Amino acid sequence: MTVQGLFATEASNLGKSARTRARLMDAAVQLFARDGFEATSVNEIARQAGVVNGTFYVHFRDRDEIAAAVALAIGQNVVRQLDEAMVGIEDAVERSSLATRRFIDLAASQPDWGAALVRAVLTFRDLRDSMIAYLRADLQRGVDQGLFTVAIDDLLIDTFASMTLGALAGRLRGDFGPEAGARVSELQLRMLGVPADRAREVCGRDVPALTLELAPLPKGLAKAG
Amino acid sequence: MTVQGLFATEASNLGKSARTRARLMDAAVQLFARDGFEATSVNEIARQAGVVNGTFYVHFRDRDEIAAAVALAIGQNVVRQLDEAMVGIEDAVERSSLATRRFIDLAASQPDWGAALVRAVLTFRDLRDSMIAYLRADLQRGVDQGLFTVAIDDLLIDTFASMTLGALAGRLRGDFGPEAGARVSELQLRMLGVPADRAREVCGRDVPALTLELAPLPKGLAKAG
DNA sequence: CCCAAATTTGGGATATCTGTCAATTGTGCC
DNA sequence: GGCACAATTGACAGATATCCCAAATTTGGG
Repeated sequence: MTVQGLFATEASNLGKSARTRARLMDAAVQLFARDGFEATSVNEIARQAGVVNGTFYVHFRDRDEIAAAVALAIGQNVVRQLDEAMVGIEDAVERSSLATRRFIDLAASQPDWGAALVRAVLTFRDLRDSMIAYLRADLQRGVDQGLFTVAIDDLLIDTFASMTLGALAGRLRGDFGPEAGARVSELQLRMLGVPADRAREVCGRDVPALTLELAPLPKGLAKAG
Repeated sequence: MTVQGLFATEASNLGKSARTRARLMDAAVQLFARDGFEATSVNEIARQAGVVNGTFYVHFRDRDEIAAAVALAIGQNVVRQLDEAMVGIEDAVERSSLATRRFIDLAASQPDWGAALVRAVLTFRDLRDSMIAYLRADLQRGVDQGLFTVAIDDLLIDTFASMTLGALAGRLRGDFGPEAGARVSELQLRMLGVPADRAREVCGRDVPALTLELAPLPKGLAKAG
């Protein structure tokens, strides 16, 4: 596996069309992350992917379509991995802390994906809404368990998400180090009404970091180009 | 005063060059707010300002220069008005609540300016840093007064700012109503360690709203076109 | 009121972008 | 190995962008 992106790696054992599509998506991720959606042209995506302009239009109708495809894929993969990593954890305080910390570490493990995700969440309402829905259950659980003493509504959830995204953005800018996830998670717990010493204790524990990978490949293949 | 923007209003009694420049800046604010910096062309700014393309380049070297000018002016004006509205308030809890609530209400009172401000803070590091510096003093004051029980560092301040900006963005999207400022301020105070009942009490009080206006004009002029 | 200086205009040279299509090349199935 | 079909190429038309500049217009001090 060379420096190719995650999509291309995943598609490396598929047909040519899928591989080209994956390279276009990897190129789009990089450029979206660096320049934003609006500033990225179809031409540039094609050039970065090493194909000619016309090829792009075989795979995507226009820039919006590839943007949606990329945003959806990133969002789904991050949520899926987070979900898998949290099965069996019942305590809402633990879940909240794990979700925030792993989300940040996961997205920061692939800066291009992380930056594209931040931009996508700010740009695409659908993506934001779907990721926010994921949060609601955990926060409500904390209220049901009597651990959070705050009303769970859209504003609370949105604010919680803003804190997480802000810390992720700071990490991607290089302003914060790996401790950012634990720190912001502690602040979130305090906000929710968890006693300060419990918040500190939970966030002081190490969590094993995840690294971003796509849905696992079929069997024992996954050879490199 | 017609529907002209704030810059043009301010410049209405100045020379022609200043007025044209102001109209370009108003146009840029509107377009940046609607489409973002990257997606806005110089052509479009000039058209929206009612001048011909070439005129733009008399006043600004390129799009980045007008973006910086607009971001700086918006930031300075918002900070100046906030500052003026808080003289004489000593209690850090009150100051924190007032700052958040007035910031949000102020920026929401002129949605174009608000949206441009949100985008600018996310785009221009200088602007973010200067607005964040403004926060630090108030948060540190709260620690000194024994009211906040959290360490004041870059991450805390950045997180506090993310919460405020997130709530502002939600208001501009129409997701939240005028109560958003008070709600998020209460969450911030809880995060900082203010007891929940005191946070609720402070944020339950009404604050007189400010409306955005630029530095006052010289004397009794300010005629409308 | 007049004129020099300041300002704006309109259009042009050049570059890039989008989206399409006929022609070419490559793939994989039989 | 060869063939039918899928995928890619490269070029192009039309739109729009940037940046520049000589000519025309407007401004404001004398």
